[in-house]
Amino acid sequence: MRVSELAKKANVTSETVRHYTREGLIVAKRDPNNGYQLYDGVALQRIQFIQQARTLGFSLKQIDDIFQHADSGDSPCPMVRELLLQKVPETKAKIAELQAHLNTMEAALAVWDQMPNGTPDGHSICCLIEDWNHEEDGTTTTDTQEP
Amino acid sequence: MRVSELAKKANVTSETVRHYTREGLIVAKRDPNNGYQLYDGVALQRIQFIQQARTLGFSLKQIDDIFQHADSGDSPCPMVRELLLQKVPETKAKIAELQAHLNTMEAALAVWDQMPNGTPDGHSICCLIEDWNHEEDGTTTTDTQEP
DNA sequence: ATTTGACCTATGTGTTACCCATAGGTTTTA
DNA sequence: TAAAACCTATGGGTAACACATAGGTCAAAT
Repeated sequence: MRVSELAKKANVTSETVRHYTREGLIVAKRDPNNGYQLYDGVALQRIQFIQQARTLGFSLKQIDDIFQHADSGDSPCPMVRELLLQKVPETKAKIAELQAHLNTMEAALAVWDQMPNGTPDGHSICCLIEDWNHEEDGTTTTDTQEP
Repeated sequence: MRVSELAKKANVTSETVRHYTREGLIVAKRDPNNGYQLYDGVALQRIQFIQQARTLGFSLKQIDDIFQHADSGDSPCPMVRELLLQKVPETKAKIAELQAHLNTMEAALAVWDQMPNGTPDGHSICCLIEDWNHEEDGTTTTDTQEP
């Protein structure tokens, strides 16, 4: 099959197919008549694998490494396992970070909602972001800027 | 102060300072003698604001918009509030996504741990990623590839 | 006085995983 | 047979910097 057919089956864009081909993640034969790229079922499987792995946060580079491993006859499983073991704490850290930001934002919005008229005065809430994390003295800052 | 002094005070790299300057997020005067960039306390405040906002997931573009607003005399607060209101559900979605991936990965690793010898056979676990989300028939795939 | 080291400048490239535009050849359909 | 739909390769854009290059400037040490 050609680019767009493969793309449709894999539910990605033709550009993505071409990109993966350029990067060597999938391989194509060439139609000797017109130079078109020709793919087989293996390419489709690979794309699906790539999509799965991508949603888990693997980079194309890592996925490529997995393929290299597999193509050279070694079982890629231990490698995948290692990558997963790496990725789990990374993911946990990201979640914790996002959760912290979420808490900050919701707290900020909650404070905002408690304001008398919803349009806070120039100081108490307006500088939401900057006032949030660093305890400073109560003096007004220099003069400019007050987002 | 010059680039590196500002960078040190704001705890960012000089490159970051230059980047923000190039993008117009902070402004500098020029030393007429040598053309060096000269910053004041406002620049420092802005960088700190930028860092805060960045950790909340705001893009430099959005931050720039906030500054534009502030510089043109309008209170940026309503804008910040709107941005926060946008960002909260986005962040929640991201957390949910990451959590799902985490669950997938931990489930995969758990299955792996239950394997007799830790080195699974070619099929049951090896294709961890690809087998995970799509229920397929049990037939072996074409022939190549088995990550 | 000069050299060294630390600092500054502008410019350009690399990163990630694609998307989009261009210009032109091919195949399918009306 | 001509338009519509597809293909090709190439080059540029995205976000937020990091890094390298080549060269000018400044403070202190020799």
